[in-house]
Amino acid sequence: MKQKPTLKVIAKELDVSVSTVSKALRDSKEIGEETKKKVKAFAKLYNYRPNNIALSLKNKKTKTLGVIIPEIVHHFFTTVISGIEHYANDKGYNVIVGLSNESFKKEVINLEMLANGSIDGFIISVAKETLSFKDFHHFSETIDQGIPIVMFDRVIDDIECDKVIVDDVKTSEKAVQKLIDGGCKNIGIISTKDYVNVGRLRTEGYKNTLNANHIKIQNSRILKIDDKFNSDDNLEFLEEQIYTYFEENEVDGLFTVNELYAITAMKVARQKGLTIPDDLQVIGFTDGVLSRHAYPSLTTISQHGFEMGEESAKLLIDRLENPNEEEELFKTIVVKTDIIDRETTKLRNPKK
Amino acid sequence: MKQKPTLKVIAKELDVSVSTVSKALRDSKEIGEETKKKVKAFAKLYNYRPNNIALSLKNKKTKTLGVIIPEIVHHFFTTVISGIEHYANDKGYNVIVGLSNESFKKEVINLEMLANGSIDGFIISVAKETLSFKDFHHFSETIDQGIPIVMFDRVIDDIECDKVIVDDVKTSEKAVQKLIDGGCKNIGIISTKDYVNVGRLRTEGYKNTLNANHIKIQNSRILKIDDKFNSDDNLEFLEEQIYTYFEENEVDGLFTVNELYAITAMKVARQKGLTIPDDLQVIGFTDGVLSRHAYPSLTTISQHGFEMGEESAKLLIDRLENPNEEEELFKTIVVKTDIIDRETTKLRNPKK
DNA sequence: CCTTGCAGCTACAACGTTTTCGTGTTGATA
DNA sequence: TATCAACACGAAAACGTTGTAGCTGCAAGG
Repeated sequence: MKQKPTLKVIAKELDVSVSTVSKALRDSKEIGEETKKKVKAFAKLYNYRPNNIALSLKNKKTKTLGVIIPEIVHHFFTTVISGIEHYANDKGYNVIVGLSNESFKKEVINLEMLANGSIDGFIISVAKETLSFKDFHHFSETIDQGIPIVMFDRVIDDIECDKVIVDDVKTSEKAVQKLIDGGCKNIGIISTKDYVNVGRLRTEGYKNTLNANHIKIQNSRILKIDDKFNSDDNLEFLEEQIYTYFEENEVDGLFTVNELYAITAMKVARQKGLTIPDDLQVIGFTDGVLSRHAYPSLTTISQHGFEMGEESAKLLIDRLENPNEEEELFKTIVVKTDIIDRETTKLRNPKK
Repeated sequence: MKQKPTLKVIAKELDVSVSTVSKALRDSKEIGEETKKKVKAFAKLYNYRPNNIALSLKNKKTKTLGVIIPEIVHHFFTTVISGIEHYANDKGYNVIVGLSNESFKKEVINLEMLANGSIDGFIISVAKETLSFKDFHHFSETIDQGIPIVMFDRVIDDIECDKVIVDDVKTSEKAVQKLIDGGCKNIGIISTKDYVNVGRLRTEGYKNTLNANHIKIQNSRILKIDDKFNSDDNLEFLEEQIYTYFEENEVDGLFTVNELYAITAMKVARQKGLTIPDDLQVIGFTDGVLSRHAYPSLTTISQHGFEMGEESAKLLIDRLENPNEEEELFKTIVVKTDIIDRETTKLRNPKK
């Protein structure tokens, strides 16, 4: 086991000073050709790599991004991470991942754990619990310390920072309109409680479209699932709620704010003897593995998570590398969405 | 925007030395009660947190684990990451994620990018390309530099390091036996090319069980998918191969080495008019979202990814914190597997 | 009165870099 | 011969922290 060589040991070995070695390796013109060649050869031989930590300390930047998400076992978030990784790696940045598990406390801990100089900036999707508590001090404090934050998907309006979102309202309008155009008369929505902004906005789009089509809104057709900050073993709970929903509502079109709700609803519908898409058409949000491989395969809205990740990373790195340029001018990037036509809807959209 | 306070500014402000501040905060008995109280109050007020980077440099350890996996958009890997995160966070470690995308080159780059002092050790699942090239120099060099590696799932026998695996052979034997017990006469397997060790081992188990039951092995019933180092848009390719497979083989029982193969096979089987599980029983490997929400829901083998992650992190952190104790005595932990009975098999196992 | 001990604090080195500012040697120029 | 620039290199500081060793003043013991 040979230890990593440092400038110091190279210097001693070659009987020159540390500064000379450093400069030689960086090809400074202060150093003679001879010496440069000698040093470089030696460095190569011993596989010298500058110590990142020392560089971080000196430069006061770590070239590392902190990503804090509610959950990693979730297709949307992993595609976003892929996007972040892709862009960040390209720019020479590393990505360090923190999981909040939808918990406020874990989010705070993760933030603090990383805000000690370990990372240059954050990319965050806010935990449900945090959204429900409405306690955002950890974000403002972090920003106050000069550490920039980019929020994506689950963002907080009151926090001033860069954001990457989809146009939830418009997208949901498109989806519901599609159901209407496909012949649905009684359209329902399965959403989340209102403190989750994306749920609220998507519900808003649903209502807008009904209004625009002069269809009366029936509140019983709006199911707001409270998934208690964890999406693990509450599958039965979810099924129950949806079962009751179907008991009380006769719908022929259904829009859900994520794919799990859609898949589960299809399962329940099947139990009740409905066929899809003949008796019931379904559109989900977020294009994940479930949608693609469901039977019948689910028509969904693609959020383009990969792009969202890339945009988030770009926003953050731009801000890191061009500080106080356009200071305090925070951007919100709206990533476009697409409806992916599959088997749970009748109408095919020829126009992309 | 207030900058992070350092020991130095606290010292200056309080008109004591830096060492005094440091010691006061660490409750050293060298410092008088008065001074301690004063310093602590001040530190609290200004929300002082020791700079992690400086500590890392001094202690020569970063309290950060590097995880390099082939892909993150994959349920198994994300559950493993969850497990790693869980254990690591508990022990005060951070997790930095690198994606190889099944590419040898990216794996090497990621390793080098992190081996510069950024992390204390690695947890790795090897890229398919690396397995096929059989070029493992980057691993041995890393270990040689004193950076420990733990490999999980896709491991390399020739590299001496800690490993966390499932007993692929035994597990696959169990699964195939279950198909036999469930009345299947013609059992096939969809696996990967042999350079992927897990694929090879699972195929081995399949053969073992057929032999043990005096069933003749037919090579045409063994389909080895070559997914070309990426699992993205080769879905049609996969479907094609499976379609041909079904054309050439009449099977009533199918074991696949992952859930995607199983789901796809079910889809193709359905197209060919087979009903599941009446005409065809299926068991997959890796319990993911697909299996649970498929229709019919898929009987699978649970690899307990979360546990594998925890075990990997434990192995690594143990080694980091107790160096040269049991030096060179590498462990291989075999995590148990379970068959999760669902709707694609006929026989229900009452015994867990 | 001189040592010894101790409490309470400070100075300094070290971790590995980079960078600024020397400094000595050469050769050319006035 | 004195001056000066160019060249090749070294010393030292800095990033923020901790641990060791050293320093001061005071009280107790001989």
